[in-house]
Amino acid sequence: MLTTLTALAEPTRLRIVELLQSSPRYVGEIEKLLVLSQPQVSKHLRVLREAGVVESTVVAQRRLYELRRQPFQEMAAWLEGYRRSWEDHLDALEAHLEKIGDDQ
Amino acid sequence: MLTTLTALAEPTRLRIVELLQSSPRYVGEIEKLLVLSQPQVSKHLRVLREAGVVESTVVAQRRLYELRRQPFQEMAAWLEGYRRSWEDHLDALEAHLEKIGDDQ
DNA sequence: AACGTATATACGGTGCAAGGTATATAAGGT
DNA sequence: ACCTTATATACCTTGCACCGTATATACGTT
Repeated sequence: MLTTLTALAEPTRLRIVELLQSSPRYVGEIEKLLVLSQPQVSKHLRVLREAGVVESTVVAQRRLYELRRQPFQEMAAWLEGYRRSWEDHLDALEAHLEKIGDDQ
Repeated sequence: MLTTLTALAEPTRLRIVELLQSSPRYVGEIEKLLVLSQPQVSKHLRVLREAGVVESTVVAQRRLYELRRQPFQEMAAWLEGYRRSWEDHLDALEAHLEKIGDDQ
């Protein structure tokens, strides 16, 4: 979780990820669409790749980058735990209120 | 989204958040349970508070910190967009395969 | 083989975020 | 009033992450 969060918690990288949501892109495309320097793009993609957020496939001398599902699924699952705990607390609250109601 | 991610993308803060998932806690409790210095806890809580991840209520000379739902709901909604785009791509692939099937 | 294109990496510089120590603030207890 | 407890903040230091520039690598084209 931490690695994924760290990878996404950087403005430029988040922009890259948001771009890749619509479709896979080559490094040069990302560079031009987001107006970044080429090394900047490569380095951010490296971080994203090492965090498992993206993967690349070689196409001639270019590399096509796309998102991996796993980290997003994991984040969703992680959040699910928080959603559930609130639900539980609400359930407990409701139960409590009901009990109070019974007493009156 | 970025502010939430930035707030969570720090090991100690993530630990604090995970601790607060189970129940609200006072600063001193966090300090002892996670074996941190008191200023460290206060400063991380400040970041979390300013990012809207936690909120505090004053109880005598102590402060009770608890998670806010909003950022987690927002993250879940954000992830939903990614889930949907993969679904859509899969749908497109299925449609394509079906079409191929029709042609044969 | 030579050149151009696409991408990765190495290296140096810089700013910012995190930690530690000391201190301020505020509320309780005696 | 005084002392203790609880938390926040100020100040300083340090490490690390990001940026820019230069260069390496690899593939394609002629």
